[in-house]
Amino acid sequence: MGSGVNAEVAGVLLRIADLLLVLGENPFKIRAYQRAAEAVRRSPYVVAGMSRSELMELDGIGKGTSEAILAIAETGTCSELESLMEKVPADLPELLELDGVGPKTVQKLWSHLNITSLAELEAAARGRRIRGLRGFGEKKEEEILRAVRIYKNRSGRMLISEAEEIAGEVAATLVPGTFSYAGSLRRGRSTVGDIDIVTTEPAQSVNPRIREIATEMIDEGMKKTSFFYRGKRIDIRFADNNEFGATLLYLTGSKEFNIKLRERAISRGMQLNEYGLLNKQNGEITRCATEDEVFSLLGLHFIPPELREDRGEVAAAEAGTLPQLVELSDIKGDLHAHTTGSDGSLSVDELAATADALGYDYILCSDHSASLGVARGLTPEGLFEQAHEIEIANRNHECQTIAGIEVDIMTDGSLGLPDSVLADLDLVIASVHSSLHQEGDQITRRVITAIENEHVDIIGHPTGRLIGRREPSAIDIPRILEAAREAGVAVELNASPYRLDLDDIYLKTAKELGVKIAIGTDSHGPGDFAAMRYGVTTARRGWCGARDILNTYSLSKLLDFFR
DNA sequence: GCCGTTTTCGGCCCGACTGTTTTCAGTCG
Repeated sequence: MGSGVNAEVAGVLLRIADLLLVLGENPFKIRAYQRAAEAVRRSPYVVAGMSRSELMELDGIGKGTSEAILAIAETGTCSELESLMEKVPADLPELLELDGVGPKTVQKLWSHLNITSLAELEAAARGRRIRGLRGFGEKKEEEILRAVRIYKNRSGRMLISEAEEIAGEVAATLVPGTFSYAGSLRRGRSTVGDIDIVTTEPAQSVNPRIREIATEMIDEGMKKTSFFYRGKRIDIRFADNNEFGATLLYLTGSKEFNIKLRERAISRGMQLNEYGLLNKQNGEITRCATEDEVFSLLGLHFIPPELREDRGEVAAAEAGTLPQLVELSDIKGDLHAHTTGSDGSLSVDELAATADALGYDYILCSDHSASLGVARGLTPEGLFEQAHEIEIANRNHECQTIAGIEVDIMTDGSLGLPDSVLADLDLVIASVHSSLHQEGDQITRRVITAIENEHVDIIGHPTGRLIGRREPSAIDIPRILEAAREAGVAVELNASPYRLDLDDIYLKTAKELGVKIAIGTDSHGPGDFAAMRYGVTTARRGWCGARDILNTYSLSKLLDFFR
C-alpha cells in the first residue's frame, strides 16, 4: 500500500475531529486528532505497515491515536469513529466546510432547527427561519447563503505555477518593493490553497484598488483584507515598516511552525505575535522589521521559508545544524528533456541551443522508448540516428547534450529496450507509464526490478502522480529508496508543476538515506524549462543541499557518479 | 489526546474581523 492509503487514514482521523467539533468536545482533544492526521499525511512510510511503537515515535501520535490508526489501516474504521457516528447525523459535519460556520453554529442549527444537512440549512436560510435564533440575525442568514454558494462553486488547491500567475496579477496592483508573498506560496509548497501577501502600503490606498479587481470582497479592514480573485481567495495583510518582519513571519506560517515559535517564545519569557516580541518581565515590546530579528531574539538561526513546517527545523536552527539548501544558481543542467525524437517539439539542435541560452553546462536528452503507446517513442534505429544528431549538436553548442532515454518500465519490471541498446547510452531514466493501479507490493517490486538493471541510472517520476488529476501509485517509496541506495541509482525530482514527483516528504527521506536526486523538467517544449525553479524549491523543502542534487555536479563528475 | 530544559499533571498560540450585542462570542488564518 502507498501514500494514498496514508491519505485515507488521515481522512478518517479528520472525520473524527469534525464529529468531535460538532459535539463541542475538548478543543485540545480535537487538535490532537488533527495533528495526528497531519502526521500520517506527511509520513513517507505507509502507516499500515508500521508497528504501534513506530507510530508512537511520530510527533503528535500517542497511545490513543496509534491504536486508532492501526484499526483504521486494517478495517477502514475504529471504535471512536463508530461510536461518534451513532451520535451525529452523517451529513452534519459538512456544514463546517462553510466559511463563517463553526462548531457552535452547527450545534445551534442542529439542536434548535433540527438542521442536519447542507440542503436543510439552505432551505432554512431561504425560508428566513435562521434569523429567529437567539444570536442570529438577517446578516448571518445572508452570510450563510453566500457561504453555501461559495462552497458549491469551490475549486481545489492551485498548482504552484497557477498560484504564481494569480499572485502576479494581484501584485500588479501594488507598488513594487513594498510587498512580499507569504503563506504556502512563499514556502514553495507544490500546491497552494490561497494567496497571502504582506504589504507596507496603507490599507486606505490599497483597498480601493482591490475593490476594482476583486470578483467578491470577503472582508475589508485596516489590518487585513480578504477577497476572491479568479475564483481564488487572496489575503492581504498591512504592516508598518518596523513590524514587517514579524508580520511576514506570521503570515508565511506554516500554522504548525508559528505555534512552535510562539511556544518557544513563551518558554523564554516572551510572547510572539505578528508585530514583534513582548518581554513579559519588563513589558517591553520589540517590533521586528525583519524576520531575522525575530529569529535572533528567539535564539535561532534564520529558517528559510521552505523549511517552516515543524519537521525539526526549529531544533536544527537552535543547534545551528540547518542544512545549506540548494539554490537555483547551483544548477548546472537539466536531467530530463524530450525532443521531436518522441513527443517533444524541439529538435536535438534546438534543445542544445535552448540549454545553451539557459547557461547550462549539460542537458539530458531523454526521449520515450518505442514501447510506450501514448507517445511516439524511439526505436533502437531512431536512437542510433539521434546519437548522430547529438554528436553534431555537441560540436556546435557549448552546452553538452547527454545521450539518454526515458525507457519504459514494463508491467513485469523489464525495460522497453534491450540491454544492448541501453548499454550504448550515457544515462538511462526508467519510468512507469502504464498499469499505475497495480497493488503496492507489485508495483514496488516492479520498479525494484528496474533499479537492479545495471543500465538504469535514474528512476523517473517515481509515484506517477499528476497533481489534482491522478493520485500517486501505491508504490512504497522508502523501499524504492533502499533499493536505489543499494544499486547506486538516483531518483528523479520531476520539476514539472503538474508532477513535482518526488515530493518533499520523500526527498527528505532520500537525503537521509544518501540517495541522490536528479532534477528534470521533463520539458516537451521551450516553455517547460523554467520549471527548474519549482524543482529547486521542492528540493529545498526536502532539506536538500547542493551535494544531494546531481544537477549541481560538473558533467564529468555526473557521468563518473554513474560509472 | 498529547507531551515534558517547570516531565506523569496541567497545560495546550495569538490577534483581526463580523455580527449581534451593550461587552462579547464565534470564526478564521
